Amino acid sequence: MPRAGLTTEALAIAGAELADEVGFEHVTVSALARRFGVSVPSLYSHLRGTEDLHTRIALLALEELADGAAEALAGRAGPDALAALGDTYRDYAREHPGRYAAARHPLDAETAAGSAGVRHAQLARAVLRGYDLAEPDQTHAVRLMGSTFHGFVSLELAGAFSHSEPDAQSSWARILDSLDHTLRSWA
Amino acid sequence: MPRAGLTTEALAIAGAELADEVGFEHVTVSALARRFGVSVPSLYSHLRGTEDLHTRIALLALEELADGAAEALAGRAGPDALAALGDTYRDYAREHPGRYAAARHPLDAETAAGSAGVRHAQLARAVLRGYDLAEPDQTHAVRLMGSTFHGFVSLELAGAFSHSEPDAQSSWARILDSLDHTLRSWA
DNA sequence: ACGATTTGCCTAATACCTTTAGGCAAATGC
DNA sequence: GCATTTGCCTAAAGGTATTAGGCAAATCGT
Repeated sequence: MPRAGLTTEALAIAGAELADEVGFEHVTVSALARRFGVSVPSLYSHLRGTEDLHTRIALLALEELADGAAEALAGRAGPDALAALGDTYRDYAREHPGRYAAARHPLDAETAAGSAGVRHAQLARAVLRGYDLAEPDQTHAVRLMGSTFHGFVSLELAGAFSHSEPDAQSSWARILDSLDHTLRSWA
Repeated sequence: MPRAGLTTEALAIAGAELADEVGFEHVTVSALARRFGVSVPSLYSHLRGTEDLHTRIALLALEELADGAAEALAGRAGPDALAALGDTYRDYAREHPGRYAAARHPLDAETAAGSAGVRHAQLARAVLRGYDLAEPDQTHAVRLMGSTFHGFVSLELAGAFSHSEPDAQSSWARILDSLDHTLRSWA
């Protein structure tokens, strides 16, 4: 028989696609093997197991998200940068719900330290350059931003804003605006 | 043999305890049967299956959370009420991480409509009575509050603030404060 | 080009979780 | 005290995860 050409990287990418189709929690070694038309144990040459697969998808999503954020922030400052960062997360979550869920997968300390999570923190601080905040307020502000973005996006993804007026977009715009005000008048 | 005295309610409660011990995603019909010292199929007289179990734990957690919030809000208004509501969520999540995760379990529209989720929305609006907001701003504000609370709590639970200074508590206080300012000067 | 080595994917086997079907015995009701 | 209901059981089938061990395809040295 011809070989399928599996690699760890290809499995992580296919896993990410699968996550967007069926949800991150339903990404299984079995489903991935089916997708490649190979037997389940074949994947174990490339992956240590389910947890390893999930972690690799998480790392992939974090990278994509950080790349997108970095591009969105280039040449922007202040409220523009704030909205660009928020929109990056929100749009990514809506286009790639499974990958967004993967990005929230808990990583052990060592893995997290080597992940693109670090760049996310740097990008958040880059946005705050437009707001002139000293420590420890800068850290508080990073956490506020992260909480607001992640909170809104995950509630929206869960459908919390679906069947009610006004639409989520208008709340999002209003929230970005109030976040900008908060950061400008942090004192 | 004597009977174990299983009931749907008892299973949901034990499931909630199990969730806090091992994580909501690891709550399984098998583990629950072990906990009661009965065979796995015995639970199927009381539960339709795993999804049903998860849903019942979610409903239980939503009730507890709404009860706690209602009690915390009694006799409070303005910033006090805001902080009381936020603290209710945060404290519950730290004391009962599995149940908090359960409360985030997606429910179908019908189940959600009959759940304590409805009371949560009412309680959020009750807090906003202290801030004099008309629609649609009130809805935007409910969503901002929900996003901020849920975002912070879930990031904290995931350990996002663990190994860095300053501690999560000081950021939380700062965030509640800025949320209060935002709501007071919503225009 | 060809044999030796590496490597990729396979089958077999074990273990656990889920769910359905059907049975016996304990509780309940007359 | 007997009949009915009901609670928990065993049996069985299907899916996922993981390990062990084998064969064949790709790769490499000569």
